[in-house]
Amino acid sequence: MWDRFKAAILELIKAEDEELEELFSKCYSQTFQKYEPLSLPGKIPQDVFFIAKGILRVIVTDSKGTEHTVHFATENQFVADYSSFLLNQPGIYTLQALEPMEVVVMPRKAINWGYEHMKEGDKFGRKVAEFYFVYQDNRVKNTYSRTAKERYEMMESIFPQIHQRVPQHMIASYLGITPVHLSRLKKER
Amino acid sequence: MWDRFKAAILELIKAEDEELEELFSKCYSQTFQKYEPLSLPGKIPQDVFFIAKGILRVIVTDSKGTEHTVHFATENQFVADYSSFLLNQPGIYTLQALEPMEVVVMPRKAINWGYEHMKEGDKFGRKVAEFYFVYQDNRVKNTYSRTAKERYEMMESIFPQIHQRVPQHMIASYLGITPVHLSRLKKER
DNA sequence: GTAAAATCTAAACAAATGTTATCGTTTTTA
DNA sequence: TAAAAACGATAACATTTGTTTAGATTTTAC
Repeated sequence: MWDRFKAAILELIKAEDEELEELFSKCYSQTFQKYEPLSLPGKIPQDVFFIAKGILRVIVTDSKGTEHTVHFATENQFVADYSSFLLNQPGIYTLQALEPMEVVVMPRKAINWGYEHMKEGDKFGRKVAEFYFVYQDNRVKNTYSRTAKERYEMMESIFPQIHQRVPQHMIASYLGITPVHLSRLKKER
Repeated sequence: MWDRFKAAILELIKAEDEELEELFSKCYSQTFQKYEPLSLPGKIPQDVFFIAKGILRVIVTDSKGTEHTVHFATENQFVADYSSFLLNQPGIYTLQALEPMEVVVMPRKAINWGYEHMKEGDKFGRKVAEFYFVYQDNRVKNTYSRTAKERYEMMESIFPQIHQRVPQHMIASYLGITPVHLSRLKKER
């Protein structure tokens, strides 16, 4: 688990073993049960998670109380209610485990320590932010330029195991359509 | 113009005057006519723009040739086909001036120079990427949790001058609806 | 292991949104 | 300045998508 965490960091920046050991000493591992929340709206997020095992979804709840699946995250990814984390504001998302999970928790203090003391600390933050900007920008682009059906087919080709790990109504929610409608789209293909 | 550019940078990081002068010597100003493109799809973007005057829209063209307005950008903002710029890949957006524009052009070389030589260069890149991640994340969240009508009303309250500067059909495109539908929504309010 | 809950498909119907066409007005262009 | 083009509102109609309900199957919980 810590090896994979280390490898994920070293894919983005160069870092000395001493730097990483100091950083790791400020992080810790944690497990979550199925359906347990890693982060809740209203609370200022204090942690970024690295997923060693399991899958979660990010949920936003609208003014009518309807839940929308905004995002899925799985092994070897960093995830958080990152906007609120950055702005130091009350969270807007629920991070919900969809399987039993094992994660590395990076508390805010560890991250700030990295920015201040690691040679490429800011570069790490830049790379993570750039990565997620590219990801979000791509999503915005796709919602404009592709139909729900096309996005469903993309999703299947990029992440074929999704059906084994996530119920279909959550996929429909992620696509911004109703479960009934997704069922129809699958049929007509 | 260069003063505003400087102020925009200093809002994000601390920087010495000498650093900024060297950086500025690698940038240049440019004007664009109404409807002129600042960036075109297919070409690898080499520049980030700082808008001193004017307004532009970012357009994506889908497989049927329909244009979708993805974004508006105006005075004191940084703008680019940033995903493609970061990935060094052929652009996916058209950046189109909607008024005569004055911009500061930051070529890739200037930006890389900043990352390598300015004390807070990576921090600047981190702040810009974080800012745009927050912006995009907020948009993704809103498309899930708010109706087109609600997003239209938000837009009006945040940027009331939009109607004076942008034709309504582009606003409809930005909202992901047809001009006819937007006209209906306005009526029923 | 069994009852309860969750899940997916399907059909009928309702509501939301898109399409096309027209008209009057404003803006652009020659 | 006059003709052409762009723009926005509106109406009629078509299409897409959502809602509700039911039933069969699978998963979960006690």
